[in-house]
Amino acid sequence: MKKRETARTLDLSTEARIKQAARAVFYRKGFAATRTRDIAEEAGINLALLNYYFRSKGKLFEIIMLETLSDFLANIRGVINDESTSLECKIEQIAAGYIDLIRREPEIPFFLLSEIRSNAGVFFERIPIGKIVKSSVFIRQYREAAANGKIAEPNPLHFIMNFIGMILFPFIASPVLKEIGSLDAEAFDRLMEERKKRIPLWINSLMKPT
Amino acid sequence: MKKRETARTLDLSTEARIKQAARAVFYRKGFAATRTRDIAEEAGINLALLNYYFRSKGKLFEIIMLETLSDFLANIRGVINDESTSLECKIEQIAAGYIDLIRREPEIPFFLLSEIRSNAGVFFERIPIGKIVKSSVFIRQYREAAANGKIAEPNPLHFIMNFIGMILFPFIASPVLKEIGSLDAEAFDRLMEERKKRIPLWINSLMKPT
DNA sequence: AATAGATTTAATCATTTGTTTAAATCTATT
DNA sequence: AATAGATTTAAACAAATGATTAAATCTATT
Repeated sequence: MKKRETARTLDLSTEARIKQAARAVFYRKGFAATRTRDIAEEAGINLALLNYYFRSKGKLFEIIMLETLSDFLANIRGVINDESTSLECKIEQIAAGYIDLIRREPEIPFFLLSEIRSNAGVFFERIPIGKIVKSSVFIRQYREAAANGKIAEPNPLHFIMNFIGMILFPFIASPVLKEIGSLDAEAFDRLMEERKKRIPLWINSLMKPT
Repeated sequence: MKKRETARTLDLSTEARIKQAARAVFYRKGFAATRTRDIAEEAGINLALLNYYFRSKGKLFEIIMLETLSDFLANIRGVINDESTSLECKIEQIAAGYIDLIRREPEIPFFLLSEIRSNAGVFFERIPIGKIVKSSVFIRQYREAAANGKIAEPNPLHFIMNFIGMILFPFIASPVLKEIGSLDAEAFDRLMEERKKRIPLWINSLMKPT
């Protein structure tokens, strides 16, 4: 039952191919709609190998989900607690960092939201996203700026909805937006690249007191 | 096989209960993750009745989807082609109209995006959303305003991403936002109510040329 | 009340799908 | 080359799930 600890195993060829295929299919179809046979086919492996290497569909999914979340959170954790950067700077870093990350894997935002939605309880027990955000330097700086009259909107939640929404919504709604704009994947990607620079500008003008 | 055309049938009690239950479950879990037995249980009916009234899970889903889309589009079609209202007025109407609609059924945006994503081809053949938007009075007015220097951003797609994103994203990401803000359903709803007024203001300041 | 047709139920069917098993094949070590 | 253990395969199992069937029950009409 145990995997052998040899060169053949260490190069992870089969195991890695299964994970890669699982990631692609889970991202595209979500947990409920993907069949283990989909993953096996995408990976070009015998169906039984999935269970040989990962025990079950659920275990494999959990691994993919944790890795995905880890990448996703790693990106933000460093930025939002940096005492040495200003609010404006953080906004630029977050917009650019997230858009770059997601451009490489455009299905991640929808995937994460979809699975969080069907399993919110378990999720927030493991990843205390509320604590992380509320106790961040970023939020402290936001409140200070609002108190000093530099920002009109006192509720950081409205700000988060607008800011993160501007970043994520285009990816979440990409099929509709591509249809509306008659965009192919490349043209869409160019638009997202543009937004890296423009979102901070828009956010800036939107937050300023009139 | 045919349903009887009598008082008992016309009050639609059983058929309507199945549809209502199907709507609730499909909205919550999506097509792939809902089992016909879920719907039967939610409706308090025998499983066979679902097929008696609607032939199949797929047919029932299609009905729910068409009704949902119809409500969703009805809301916007009238507004965006009204020659008698200004761009600013349309923005206010769309924000208020959509937020009110979605507050009553907060799962609709995610549901629609989720199912469009897994079936984009079929979807856009039936509902030419691209045509509807591109040929709308709204887009014409937007282009005019951009040409006259009243609006800084010339690409209406960026505008749509920002505007519709501000409206829909909070609902799409509501589990995360509730967690971050420690909000119960009622507090979340109050925030959405606030946004009806504020989104037009934000959009206004964001679009203005500097 | 009797009848015909609509509605409902319990049981079953057939397929899909996650998982397991037992045998075959491959690989490193002796 | 022989062996032991890791990897892979084909086949099958068991549970879940969409759908159907045949009988029972209800309802309107006569």
